[in-house]
Order: sequence, then structure tokens, then C-alpha cells
Amino acid sequence: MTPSGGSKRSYHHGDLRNALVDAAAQLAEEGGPAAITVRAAARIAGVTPTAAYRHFEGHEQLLDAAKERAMERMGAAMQVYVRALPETDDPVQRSLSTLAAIARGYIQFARSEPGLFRTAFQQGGSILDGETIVKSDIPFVLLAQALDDLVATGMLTREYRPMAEITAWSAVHGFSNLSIDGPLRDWPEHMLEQALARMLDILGRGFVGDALAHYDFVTPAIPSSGSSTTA
Amino acid sequence: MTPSGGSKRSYHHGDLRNALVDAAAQLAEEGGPAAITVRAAARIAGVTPTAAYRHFEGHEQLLDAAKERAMERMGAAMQVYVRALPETDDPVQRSLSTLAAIARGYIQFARSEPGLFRTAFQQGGSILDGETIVKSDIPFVLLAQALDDLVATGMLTREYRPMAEITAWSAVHGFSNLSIDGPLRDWPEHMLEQALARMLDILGRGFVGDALAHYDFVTPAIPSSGSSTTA
DNA sequence: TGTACATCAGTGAACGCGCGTTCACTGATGTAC
DNA sequence: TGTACATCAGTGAACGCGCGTTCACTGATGTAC
Repeated sequence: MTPSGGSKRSYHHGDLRNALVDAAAQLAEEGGPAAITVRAAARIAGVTPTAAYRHFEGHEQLLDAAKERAMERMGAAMQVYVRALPETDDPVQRSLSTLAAIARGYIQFARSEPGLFRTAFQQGGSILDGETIVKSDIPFVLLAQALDDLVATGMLTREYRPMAEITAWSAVHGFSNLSIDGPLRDWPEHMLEQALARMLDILGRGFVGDALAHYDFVTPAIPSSGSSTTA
Repeated sequence: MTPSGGSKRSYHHGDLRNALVDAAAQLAEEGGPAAITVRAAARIAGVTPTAAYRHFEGHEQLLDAAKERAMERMGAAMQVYVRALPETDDPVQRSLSTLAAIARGYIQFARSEPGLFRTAFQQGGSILDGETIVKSDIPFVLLAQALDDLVATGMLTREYRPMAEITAWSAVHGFSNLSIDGPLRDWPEHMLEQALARMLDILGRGFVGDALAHYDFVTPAIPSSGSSTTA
């Protein structure tokens, strides 16, 4: 019976706050963070701009909500990559595959949803601080777990473990940015793939040393979308 | 005798185009790319907005010019780091030190001039394409040269060489972004330094393999500004 | 069950702002003779 | 050297736009009796 149930459109709009965040995310998708305005979001939600002020203090709060939404979408997209990993008994291979899948999921999201990606990492607004992100953001947890596993199996020396997440994160984040806004923007797909494969090579060896040669750290986790294992 | 000499303020303004780009860069420094407007730049240059249209087709061209200017500043800042490198007879150590200096110079610029950094890599506008950048952008050339040297000395296997620039670039670019807009934004200096040192560890071993252990790839090239070799 | 009332989500009109851009112009500079 | 003229960098006023935000309001919903 609560109006926030959203099942039927009772009580005026019923779920306007959510509708506005959806609208903001749609605007971000199409035009990046700069396209998110109170008026445009209200327009999409089919409502007067003033109505938005019942649910947000102002423009900045709407932006923050959109940022959060973008982050959620990104996390969900990355999970698809990780979940699609084949089973394996080799714990080292599993850790390495997880790392590669996270990397590919991250970059794939940036390239397929650049507007949301830019919104998620937009300057200003709220930011999950280091400790919060560790506890709430699932892909980040998977990343940390994979690195811990590498230590447990002795592939990653304990000495190299602290802060290692930041290296992985920096690399994929930078690659994403360079791919959508930077000098790699107009590179053909196959060159991007080569560059990414090289990056995974180098990162992989950086993490576990020369022993990497015995493992597969580069194979795409998912061939984008469509058929599963085409050449 | 040409008015573009800019020595004396003859002929109305004398060098308005340049003054407008300076103004645009100043705006970018203070408020990022979004702060660059035709009117604000004209205001700073002490001139009517209309005057700007004698020198730029419109807003977008002014933005492009500011972007280019930001890139130049960044290149210059990075060169300071590279030039400050101590001499060494060991070619491997020299290559590794150059790589580390480029990385530190890049990140240092992003952190000390975030507005210009964001402007340089702002979405949209002109972008130096991959081939142009190789031939024109000096830090990038230094990066490529250092990697080539690593191959020449046998430290970097020829197989790992192609696209290796992109890995280095991605890592430092991502680290820069995470430092100024992302989750590392509020980290204290010493934690950032730890994270960066770890990244250089991992990248270094990724490039040259376990042999990295015999070299120094992490030491700061320049202790920011001020005294030269303080603890 | 029926009525009176309180609540509060959304309306409609309006504000002031800074923006990009255009127009007809002015007046300093450079040049031809 | 001196004058008439062409050039063109910069002016001043104005436009239409979309923005964020505020105001007094309306009318549907929920609640007390």
C-alpha cells in the first residue's frame, strides 16, 4: 500500500525520484555529464522542472545521483564478464583469468557507454572514499580477492601486494580514457585489441614475474556479444 | 615590422589571438575546460566578445586552441623531469630512469595543474592522431626511444615491444585521473607515493621481467620543487 | 459509510543570468600617389 | 613629405536560448472523527 511500491501510477507520479534519476542517466548516456540538467530530466520524466525540487535539493544532487547510477551500471556490466569465466581447478589460472576479465569488462563498458563512464568519473561531487569503495563496490572486491589469491598461491610475492589494486585500476582506467577521448579514439578494433593484449602481458608479468609464461592471461573472457567461441 | 612580432602593442591590440588563448588557458587552469567561454576569455583579454570572432570561428576553435596550449604546457613540464636525470653509463639504467621520470612528470603535472590536464584530454575537439603524436609530441618520443633502448640492450624482448607505449601511457594516465577526480583524490601524499612506487615496480617488472630486481626503477626523479636531495 | 480537513506532490508563471553569435558601426593603421 | 583612401581590428547594442531556482498556487490523496 506504500506509494513507493511503484506498481500502479497512484499518487500523482508515484516514483518521480527514480524516474528523474533514470532520465538523468539517459541524458548522460547520450551526452555525457554536461547533458544532465534539471530541466531536461524533468522534461523526460514528463513533469515540470519545479517538481524535481521535491526530490533533489538542486542540480548538484541530481548529478550525484546520476553518478551513482552510472557506477552501478558499470559494476553490473563488469560482473557479466567475471561470471562468464570458465571453471578451472587451477587457482592461479583462476586468479589471473579473473583479473583479465575485470580489466576487459571495465574497458568494454567505457567503450560501449562512454557517456555513463565519463559521468561515473566526472570531476567534483561525491566520491566513494577509499575505504568505502573497498567494502561496497563489488568489482573492486573481486579485484582485491584475485590479488589476495595470487599471494596465497605464492605467485604474487607478499611484498608486491600492497597497493597492487591501484596499478591494475590505473592501467585499465587510463586505457579506457585514452580509448574514448584520447589518442586511441579512432583506432580500429584490432589495434585496440593488440594494445590491450600487450598491456595484459606486461601487467601479468609485472604481477607474477617471469612465471607468467606458463599461464594464459590474455585470452578474451567474452567475445563482446553474440556467438560464444568464434575464431 | 610585421605586427605579429608582438614586441610593441602597435595596431590596436597587437596580438589578440595569442592573448585570447592565454586567457583560455588561464580559465582552464582555474575552472577546467567548462570554464572556457568566448566571453570570459575576451573579458580577461580586455576586449569585446565580438573581437574574438576576428581570430576564431567560434567557441569550439577557442577550445581547441586551449587544448593545444594545455598539451604544450604539459610537455614542457615533463621535460623538466627528464632533463633533471643524473648521467649514467649504464644504458639499461638510463632507459629505466627515463621511463620513470616520464611517468612522474606526467602524474605531477596532472596533480599540480588538474584544470589544464582535464582540458588537454577533454572529450571532443581535435586530437593528435596516433601517427602525428609520435612525430610531434616530445615526451611521447622520449617514451618510445626509452623502450627501443630497452630492446637494444636486450632487457625488453622484441616480442613485447609493439604497443608497449600504450601500456605505459595508460597506467600513468589512469593514475593521474584517479588521483585528481577519482577515489585517490583525497589520499595523503605519502599513500599516493606508495601506490605510485608499487605501480612502477609492477610496470618495470612487466617490461623487463625478473631482471628488474637489479635496477632502480622507482626513485623519484625530482623531489617536486625546492631543495634537491632532502630525505 | 460519509464528511471535513490536513498534507504534500506537482503546476504555471516568472526572475535573472551568462552564454554564443550577429549586426551595423568606428576609428586607427597602412598604402598609393 | 603630404594627402586621400582602403583595410580591417575592435566596438556597442542587441538577439534568442536554456539554464537553475523561487513563488504562490492547485488539486489529488490520506486521515480523523
